[in-house]
Amino acid sequence: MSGLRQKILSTASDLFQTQGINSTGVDTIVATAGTTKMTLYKYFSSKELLILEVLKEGHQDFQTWLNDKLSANTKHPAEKLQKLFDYIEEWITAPDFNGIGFIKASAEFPREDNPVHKLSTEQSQQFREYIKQLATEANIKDADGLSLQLSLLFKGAVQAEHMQRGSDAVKYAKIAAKILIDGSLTR
Amino acid sequence: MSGLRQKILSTASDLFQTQGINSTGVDTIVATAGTTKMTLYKYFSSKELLILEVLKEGHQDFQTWLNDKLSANTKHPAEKLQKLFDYIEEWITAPDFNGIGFIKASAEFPREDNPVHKLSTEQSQQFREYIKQLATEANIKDADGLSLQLSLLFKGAVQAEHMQRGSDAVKYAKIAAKILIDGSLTR
DNA sequence: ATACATGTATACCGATTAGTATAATCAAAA
DNA sequence: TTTTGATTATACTAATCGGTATACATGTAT
Repeated sequence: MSGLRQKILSTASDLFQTQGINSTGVDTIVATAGTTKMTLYKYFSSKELLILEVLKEGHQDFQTWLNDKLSANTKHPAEKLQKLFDYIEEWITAPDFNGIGFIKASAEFPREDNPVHKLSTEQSQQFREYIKQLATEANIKDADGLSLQLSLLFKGAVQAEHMQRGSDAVKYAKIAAKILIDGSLTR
Repeated sequence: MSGLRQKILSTASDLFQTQGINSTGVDTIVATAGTTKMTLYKYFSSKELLILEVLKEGHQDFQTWLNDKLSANTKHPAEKLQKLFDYIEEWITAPDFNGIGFIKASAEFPREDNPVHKLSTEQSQQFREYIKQLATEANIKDADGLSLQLSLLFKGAVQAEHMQRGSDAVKYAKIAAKILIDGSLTR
């Protein structure tokens, strides 16, 4: 059974978010997860690899959840774009919101040649690409520009929410997004 | 002469930006600055205090530069708001752009009771307040909402630029800002 | 019962961390 | 010339870091 592997992953994810990645020691992770270092290093050969796995899982969870929500509740491409920030808000304001990994990770590992930094930028670009595809399917002319702008609003909102939980940031990001989308539709 | 104090400050600022705050040891700072630990601890009683001083100086430099630019080149309040992101772009795309301290610092020190985190959020709110004042003087109705939205774009752009230098992020943030501002003016 | 895999417990390693103690060096002011 | 203050050089501490080694306990399958 690999229930411990998952337990270590989620524990590390929590601690990374609340205490910071560099400030969270391996000893703290195993103590909180209720296991030992030997077991951790059986599943993850190094702390860096554990970080990468945490990032991957978190990003996949978010992307999957978002895509499922959009697929289930909208029909037309334009609808998806319009509802995008509704679900982003739902995700961010959820009580168990655990941050967006790649935003913080890129700050803690600024060097461009660092594997964690590289994965972070990769995930960031992937998310923007996802928005761009929605915009393209909605027949928006400057899908490239709009997707960049929406991803900026997203990053800013996550950052703001991280600085002060329960702020109105996401709410106003949603309003701004609607304005930008509507402007791009009629143009 | 306190030239060394300044040298330590600017060196630390550079290293914090390029290597990360937690990943930059005191020994590295003094070695790069060409001095010794004894001297550093004469001017800054702890590493945390040095971090706080670096943040304060960086924020003041940015705010002063921005305000001077706006005061020198615009007359009417509405003009200031319109040109805000022009100068933000100029600052961010400058070759010696050193990041915006409070964005990275809040990520590296996530705990709300941490002094560095507290100063970061304080500076973030102060910057937003500055924008809000510009909006208010420009007779914008929802100055509160617009200032929040513009600060989100700012944060997102800085984040994006940090992830990949030379991206078009700031350019498109500027365009989005103009749309949001114009929308608020005519409403 | 025996073999095997999984996990625990604990002690250890070398490296690095922030911060301090002490003594030597140097230049300018008296 | 002597005093004084600032800076350097070097060695040290106590704690923490990521990672490893070794021995032991456990349950399951053959």
